[in-house]
Amino acid sequence: MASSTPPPHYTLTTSKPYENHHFHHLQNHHQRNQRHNHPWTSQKVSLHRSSQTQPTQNAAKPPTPGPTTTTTTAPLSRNSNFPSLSSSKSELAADFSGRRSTRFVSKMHFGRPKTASTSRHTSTAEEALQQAVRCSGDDKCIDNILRSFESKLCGVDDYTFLLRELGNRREWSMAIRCFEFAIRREKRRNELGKLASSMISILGRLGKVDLAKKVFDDAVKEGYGNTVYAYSALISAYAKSGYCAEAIRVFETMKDSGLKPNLVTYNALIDACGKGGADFRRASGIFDEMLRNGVQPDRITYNSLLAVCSGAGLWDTARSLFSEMVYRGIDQDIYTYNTLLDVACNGGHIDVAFEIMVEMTTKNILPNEVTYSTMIRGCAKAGRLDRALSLFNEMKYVGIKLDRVSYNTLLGIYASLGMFEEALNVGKEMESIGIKKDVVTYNALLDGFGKQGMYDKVKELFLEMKSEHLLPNLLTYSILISVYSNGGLYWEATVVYREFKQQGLKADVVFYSKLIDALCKKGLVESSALLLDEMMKEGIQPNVVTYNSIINAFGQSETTECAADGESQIDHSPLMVLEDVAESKTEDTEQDRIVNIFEQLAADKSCHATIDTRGGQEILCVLGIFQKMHELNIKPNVVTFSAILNACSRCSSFEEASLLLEELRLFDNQVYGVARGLLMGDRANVWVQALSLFDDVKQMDSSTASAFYNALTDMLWHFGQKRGAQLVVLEGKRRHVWENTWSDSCLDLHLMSSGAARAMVHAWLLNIRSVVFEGHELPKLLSILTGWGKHSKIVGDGTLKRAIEALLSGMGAPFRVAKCNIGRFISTGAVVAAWLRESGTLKVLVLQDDRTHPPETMRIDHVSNFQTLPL
DNA sequence: ACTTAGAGCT
Repeated sequence: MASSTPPPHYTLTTSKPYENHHFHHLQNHHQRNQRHNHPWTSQKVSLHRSSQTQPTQNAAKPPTPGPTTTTTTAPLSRNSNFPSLSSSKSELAADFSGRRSTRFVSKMHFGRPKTASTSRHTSTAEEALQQAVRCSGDDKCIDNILRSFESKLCGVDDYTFLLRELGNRREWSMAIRCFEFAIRREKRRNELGKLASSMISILGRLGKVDLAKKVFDDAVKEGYGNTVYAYSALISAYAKSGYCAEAIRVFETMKDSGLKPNLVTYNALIDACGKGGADFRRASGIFDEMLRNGVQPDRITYNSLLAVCSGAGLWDTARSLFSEMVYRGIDQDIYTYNTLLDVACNGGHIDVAFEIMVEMTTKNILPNEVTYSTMIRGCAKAGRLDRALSLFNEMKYVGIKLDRVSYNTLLGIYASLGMFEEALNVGKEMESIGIKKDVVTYNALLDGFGKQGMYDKVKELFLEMKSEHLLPNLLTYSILISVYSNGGLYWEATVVYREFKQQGLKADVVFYSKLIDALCKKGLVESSALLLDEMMKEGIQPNVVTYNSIINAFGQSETTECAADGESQIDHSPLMVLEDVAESKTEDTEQDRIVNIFEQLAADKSCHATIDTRGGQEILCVLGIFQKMHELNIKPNVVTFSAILNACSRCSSFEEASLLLEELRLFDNQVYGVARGLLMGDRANVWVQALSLFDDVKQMDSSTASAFYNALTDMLWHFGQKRGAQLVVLEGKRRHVWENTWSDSCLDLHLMSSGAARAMVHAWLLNIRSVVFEGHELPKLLSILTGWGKHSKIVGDGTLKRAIEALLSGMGAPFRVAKCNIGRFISTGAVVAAWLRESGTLKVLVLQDDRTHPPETMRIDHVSNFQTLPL
């Protein structure tokens, strides 16, 4: 059976110093190659419209802080030798700054077998511990126990043992009492220092970073806290709570006070970058610094760097790091592999992930429950439920016990798919083996039921979790509020929001983004703008996800918001509303503004004005959003590009679309070049760049990639570039962007946008036609699947089906809706073959570009200006 | 005495 705690693999680093020169040579070579493969990446223009003085490829990067990372002449500088790791390739990934819910959950020291050399406590300490855990909840009790054992407890080792074990049992307040008891009885500074750094570490693991800081400050004040151990522990404590900036500040303070950071300090700091969602360059800079200071990285250093890649979605960087590790002779361990798998899965490279899993097994690093739940999540994310489930079976088969996370992962998959019976059964199974449902379990259920609009079930579950004495967390409230907003149940949303505030919880960027997205999806752009403003007032920086949601809202407003107080607002363009809000007088600071927004929505719900008063002004609102993104230096990602392309598809005029495309140009010249080239019918010249762009997109996870193809095709189709649309779709098919969509008997369109699907239908029928004309027989039954619309990223219910229905009947294609499945069009092979043989059929199948929007017109309008701008 | 992996946003 695979052990969850394999024996440590000691690093060989120190005994295998590598050759710097060789190493550098390799990296430079590597870098040059990458540049060569991506000629366009060096043409990126500045993100700042005003400053065209910085046309370098780094202009789009946020400035890297600190003197250590900017000008590096040191021989080992990662900055000058590793830019290929972070900057040349995955521009499309940008910073998702993704965070994990586990970031506050500390991994305790449970089950870590203490080796004989490390267990220096006495059996008296164990006895004291037994008594202490028995009086859980009564803090004073620990004092009595300690007093009764005092004479027999043997020095600091016994006390640190007690602290650690109390920490493992989450008894932080008992641990603090124990700590205070111990320091009162200790005089030696060194021993006091041990107690303090242990205590800081324990509080850090429990997410009690403020308490950790207090212990640290007191220890410094009393003269025993100024040690590298205490500092490292504090840095780690901030890391575990996701406070990267704080961790770095502590690090600076440490250096100022004359202490020399050691390997552990640097490792903790790099870890802070990963957990705090920092740029890879930040971590990379720290790595440089440690090398410059003669501290050799070890396995944990690399594992932590890999974790940074995981957060930033840098699959290629992760691979390079892994090779670098091998090159330096640093052994990999289960952490290395699990983290690498995480990056692979996040990037949608599920097949590579399976290969890696085999590789680790051959190296005798056996997959554990973490490996499996990582892989399972990856499969589910890639839409491969079958593989996910077979991994669960495999897990049972090889004797790895499912733990809390594994169960929650499985339950979450079912819940997210609306398979509630299965989800609830998983819940029962986990409880049957003694794992109680926790907040994560309930969050998954609430989200799943909520997404299906089962509000009664949501209410019931929320009550149930409270009756189980589970404390709802930020995510719970975020889910509930978004679910209710999505359903238009603003009154319920208000109630939940009030409760959330009452609990003293503070919203974060994910909370706001989710809510903004919910409102955007309902076409409530103005309310979203209010929320955006509110979050910034709260000091929470919106990120690219936040902005993508707002861009997505462009042109999607189905209902116009009513003016709140009947008067002036009707005349306001959304842009003006944005400005108004920014300067708004805060008369009622007492009232929560989010509550205001909800109450307004709840009151307005009944009065849907059907006339869209925005007209062409909405474009100004969206342009304003882009302006803000530039100002805040928020890097767009591939989702942003898809959103812009989709917005173009919703434009009624070419001119509007040109304004949006101009924004695309300012963001990314490569994507712009391809989109514009294809739109102009300039396929011959732009196709090489298009292929290179598609290579980059393929790095993304499958749904992100297909969304991009969908968006690009839709835009081309919308503006009559149907052959270009078809070319893109076929390229997507060739690259398996939409899974297996195509056979002689069946065309599955359910993951495609309507433009992509239509272009695909033409291509498929042409293909079938050539089968017929080659003299082969068609399958008995032919079917075209459109699904129900719920999988599609941009198409609402039934839109795809209607589009295909219209297309087929327009062509006179003899397909009919299947009786048993309204998402399927069917026909018999014989009937279709007869139709394909008709003389007029070929003409309707071959796509022609629609010249209602001749490219000439466009060249006059805007495009000529684009070309004269300096790049 | 201090350090590393899996469950939340488009």
